[in-house]
Amino acid sequence: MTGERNLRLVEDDTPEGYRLQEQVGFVLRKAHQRHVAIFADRIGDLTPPQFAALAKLADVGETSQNQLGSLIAMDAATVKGVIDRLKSRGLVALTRHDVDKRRLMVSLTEDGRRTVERLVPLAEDITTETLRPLSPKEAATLLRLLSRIA
Amino acid sequence: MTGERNLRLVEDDTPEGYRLQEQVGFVLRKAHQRHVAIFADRIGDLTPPQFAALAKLADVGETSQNQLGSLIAMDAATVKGVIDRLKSRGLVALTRHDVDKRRLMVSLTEDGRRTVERLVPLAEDITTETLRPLSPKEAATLLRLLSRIA
DNA sequence: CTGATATCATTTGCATACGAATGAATTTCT
DNA sequence: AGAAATTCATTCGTATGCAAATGATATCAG
Repeated sequence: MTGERNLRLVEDDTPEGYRLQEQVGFVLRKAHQRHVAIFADRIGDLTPPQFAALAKLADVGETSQNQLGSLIAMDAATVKGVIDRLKSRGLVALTRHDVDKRRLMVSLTEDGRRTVERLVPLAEDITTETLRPLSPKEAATLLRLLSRIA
Repeated sequence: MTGERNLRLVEDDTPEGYRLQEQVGFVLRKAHQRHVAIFADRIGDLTPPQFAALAKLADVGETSQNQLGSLIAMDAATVKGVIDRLKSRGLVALTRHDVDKRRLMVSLTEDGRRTVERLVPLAEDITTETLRPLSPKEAATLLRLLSRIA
């Protein structure tokens, strides 16, 4: 008969009823931050988006800038900046498409290819380090669920 | 006796042996992007970091700028920009700490408090929408695992 | 008390990230 | 063919996000 009072006490425990720390968005942002920090620690002279562009180019070969962007989940404005910086470092080369003169074709230079090959093992270490708090089975679960909301 | 050849064929399926799309970092970035897009769709005039600052202030009351930053996982430089923009909108007020004159104390204005109260239900909708592809049990699992790597 | 340290905040520089507007080239429709 | 719609890329503006340097204030050690 006094259950009501106890319930009230529990509810009042958190005035707002909204716990920022438990929201997906907040945890997602923090997990991403930690990953980027680990990445910067292991691969100091390249950012995750820059590496993603190089790795994808190694995978698919020459593509247009926008196409590459859609492959690595970057809009046109963002991918342009990334490619510009890779070009100024001599890791990618840019040419106009022969037939469709709107398209800017992007490809790896020899230096770019060597760089990808050198960094892939480090990238694998970064993945391992990011997932270190989890067991292999948990890591697989996380990846699967994350993919579904991505 | 021909098993070797088949194995080779499977391995050659992916030349690089490194699948960007399956790396935590990449999926984390994409999931975060989707969440931010959903947020922008529902709460157009405030960003997730800005809302996080307001929600945390509603929770803990007045704090110093740096302290608030550590509560919502932002470094000093980042939190400054966020607070500046909230101040210019009249959602937070800034005062110098009486004793320790280095500290910049941040608190919600009345407008800020009303804004948080108005937005919390929308923020809950955003969480729901972000997790929509998952069952409740899966969502709980994701949140738990994500917290551990965050 | 004073010199060395530490803390809080600010500023600068660089790198994503995205919406919106624009220009150039291509494709589609009629 | 010619007009309308589409696509590719660029530019601008705004907002995180972090490292590094700086200035102001506080604290600590001797």
